[in-house]
Amino acid sequence: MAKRGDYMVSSSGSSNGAHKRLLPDSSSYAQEHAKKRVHISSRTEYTYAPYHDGYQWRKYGQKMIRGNTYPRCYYRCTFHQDHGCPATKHVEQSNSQDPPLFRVIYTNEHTCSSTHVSDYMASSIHIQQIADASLRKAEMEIPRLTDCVAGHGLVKEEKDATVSSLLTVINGCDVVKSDVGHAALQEITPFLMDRNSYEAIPSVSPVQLAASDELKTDFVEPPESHWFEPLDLGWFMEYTQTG
DNA sequence: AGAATTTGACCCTA
DNA sequence: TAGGGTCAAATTCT
Repeated sequence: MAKRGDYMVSSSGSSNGAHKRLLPDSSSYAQEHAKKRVHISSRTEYTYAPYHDGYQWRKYGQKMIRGNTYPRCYYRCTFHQDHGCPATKHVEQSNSQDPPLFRVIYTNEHTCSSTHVSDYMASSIHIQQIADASLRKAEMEIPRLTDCVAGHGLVKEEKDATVSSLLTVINGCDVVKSDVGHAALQEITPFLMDRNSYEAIPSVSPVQLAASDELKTDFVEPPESHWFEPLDLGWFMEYTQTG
């Protein structure tokens, strides 16, 4: 990585002249880019909690991608500078459901001795609770929808299809479904009731979903699209507090 | 004040 | 040449 001292000042093309851009020496810059093209590994995951994957990330860019409804956010490992950790990830919202599902593309493995905690049980329980909350919320919304369109035929099949779609997602989650898991869930629930304590939960792994087209098309797109901040789990906190 | 994020320009690849 | 990925100054947050 070129250091600040390696850069030359050049005009950015901006008309006000106040915005100068530092450009690297061209040869070192080309070498750096050549290195970046060699990706060690890459994988895609779908998750409701794109930020809470046990690692610390720093956002370094955001961009609207052609054809996408939502922007793509670029993150790299917090220890990129300190330890030269090459891990990066791109996060983009893949639908406008509530909760929204995010597509996360991980590139390169962590080489830092980062903060990842493999507390699988805690992660799974947490994910299970999010999934359960999602389903219960959907089940509450559906009768309301039925009332709205009474006489206009929101038929049982549509309700079933919606629930089926949610179950497809939830069943795709690599979560704890045992009684043990639920018992442990009871124990951590008080923590989840407090937003500040929630932030202190050490590790939440991504929900492991098949990155298939079937999964994506199984969602029913609502008429309006809303973009959710990847960190926003407000809906979940509200739900756990009210019911 | 230092850390983190936002933003818009630049560079590279296809 | 368009689009995606990255950089770094400016801005916001803690």
